[in-house]
Amino acid sequence: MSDNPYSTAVLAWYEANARDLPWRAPGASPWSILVSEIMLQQTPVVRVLPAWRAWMERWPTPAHLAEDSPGEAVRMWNRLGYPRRALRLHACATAITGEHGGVVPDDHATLLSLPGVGAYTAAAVASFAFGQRHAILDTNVRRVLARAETGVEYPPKTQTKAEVTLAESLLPPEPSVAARWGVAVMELGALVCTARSPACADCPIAVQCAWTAAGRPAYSGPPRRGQTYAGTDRQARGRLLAVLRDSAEPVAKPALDAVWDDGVQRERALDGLVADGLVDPLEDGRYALPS
DNA sequence: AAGACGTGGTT
DNA sequence: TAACCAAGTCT
Repeated sequence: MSDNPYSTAVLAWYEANARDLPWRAPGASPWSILVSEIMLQQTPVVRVLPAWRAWMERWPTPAHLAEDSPGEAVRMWNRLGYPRRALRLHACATAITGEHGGVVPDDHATLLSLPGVGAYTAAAVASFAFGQRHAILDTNVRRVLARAETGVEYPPKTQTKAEVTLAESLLPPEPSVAARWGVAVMELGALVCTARSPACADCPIAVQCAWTAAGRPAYSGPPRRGQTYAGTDRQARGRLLAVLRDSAEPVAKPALDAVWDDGVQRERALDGLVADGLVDPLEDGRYALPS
């Protein structure tokens, strides 16, 4: 097996154009990289940056976070979105501290067993933190491969086995090179081969791109989007949780009732938050972040 | 396996 | 402006 036809161009492009992100610094700990990966799930880099810095300053190791309550993690998460990630990150810290000697595991399967760590994140940590050879297949890479290899503007809505096979086939044989390749393709997707208006003029592999060769045909598949946000249970949950996050003390029910008019939906959302462990119903009738 | 799950910026 | 998009995971 030899390096794929894009690797040299993509790697060179990355050397010259990579963003200077703190979790990519030479001394970045595996824990700091894991934190960044969880935060970056469905969340833009610019919003993660300040949150990551504050988080790492407060909890520099898994043991530090494990000593605090999950509720503090949720509070610190603030408005990053998908607050279950804060709970899972806290659970990661607890597992790493209690079952792995306080050290972030370097084994893909073990990483995968951690809460909130799926196929992508396990591969990313194993690759970026430990220099291992794993296929990195996030939304950026899927888009780059869809265009460069398959010749279509967007990848399928849900990840296919064919995409995994393709990504694995492109992996350079040398682990350190493969790890570099993984971030490089991601970065290419994030900065050049973007979803909306790709900067094909700046693309290092435009001459080898199947989509460009085909004249960049517009996406012709089914609509790619889901529901709107306003009025959903998700919005209601967000409102409810914000009340608890912004209060130093447990809050009484009326304070929650005040932020969402529809009573049926409000109760459903609150029940959901409790079921998810994001909200703790106290015996005195008040509500609090989990302790 | 389709859908739930936050939030905010951009087009 | 409504829709789309952002380093996914879990059920």
